[in-house]
Amino acid sequence: MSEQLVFRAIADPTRRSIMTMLSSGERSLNEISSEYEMTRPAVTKHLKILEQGGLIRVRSRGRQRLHALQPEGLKTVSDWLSFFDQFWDEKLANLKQAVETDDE
Amino acid sequence: MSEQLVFRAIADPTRRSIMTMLSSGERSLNEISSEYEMTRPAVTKHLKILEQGGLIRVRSRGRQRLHALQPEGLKTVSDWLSFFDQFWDEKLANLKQAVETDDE
DNA sequence: TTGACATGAAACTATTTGGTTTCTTATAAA
DNA sequence: TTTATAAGAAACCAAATAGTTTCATGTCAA
Repeated sequence: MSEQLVFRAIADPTRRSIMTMLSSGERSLNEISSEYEMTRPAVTKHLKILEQGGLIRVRSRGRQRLHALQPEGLKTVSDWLSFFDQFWDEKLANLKQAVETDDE
Repeated sequence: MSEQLVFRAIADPTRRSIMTMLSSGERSLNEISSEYEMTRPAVTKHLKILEQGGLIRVRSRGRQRLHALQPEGLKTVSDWLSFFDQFWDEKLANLKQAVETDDE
């Protein structure tokens, strides 16, 4: 799973919205697309990109396709982000405070 | 600073690379663009998008434009990510372990 | 003050992206 | 075994993206 596929997947607001929706449980394509203004095929494309990014997994149940959040896929983003923690003043301050609190 | 501008900014590998480069200190446009195959105007466009996303700040020094990382801009991403922590098995396991350790 | 240097700006291009419509296929239910 | 439902697939389109080339502007230095 290339890093780029994940960043690409989360770059679109509709896809981030779908991820939020799926956080409350798996849903069929129809259930998902009914929540958006766009057509079903458009949502299908978003789901494909989310799947390619490893952020959802898909299974078939009868004629339905059920989509579930796969939050482990976000580890790539989390790792990338954490590199910058050391340059982030607020985080540094928090860390400093935590260390000082630890010393008391 | 809209959330979308940040996610857009980090969606491109060149821009993420520039952020990494700037983590070791501010740099002029020439210093940055000399590290990439693409032309200087192309890099300028990437820098503009990073600036719009609040991920870098730019200042002038003489005829130079110095670009510095502004990692606070990543807070948006960090916040968005942290929502999904609760659904992330590994994190959940860590939390569980931490709670259990706390109980001892 | 002339020339070199660092950057900005504009116009253009190819590709990708996000969307549509139309048609087909697979499965469930009457 | 029809009929309705759920989804896939393909062809198409407009706009955004990532890049280019060319030219203009501002600033430093000889």
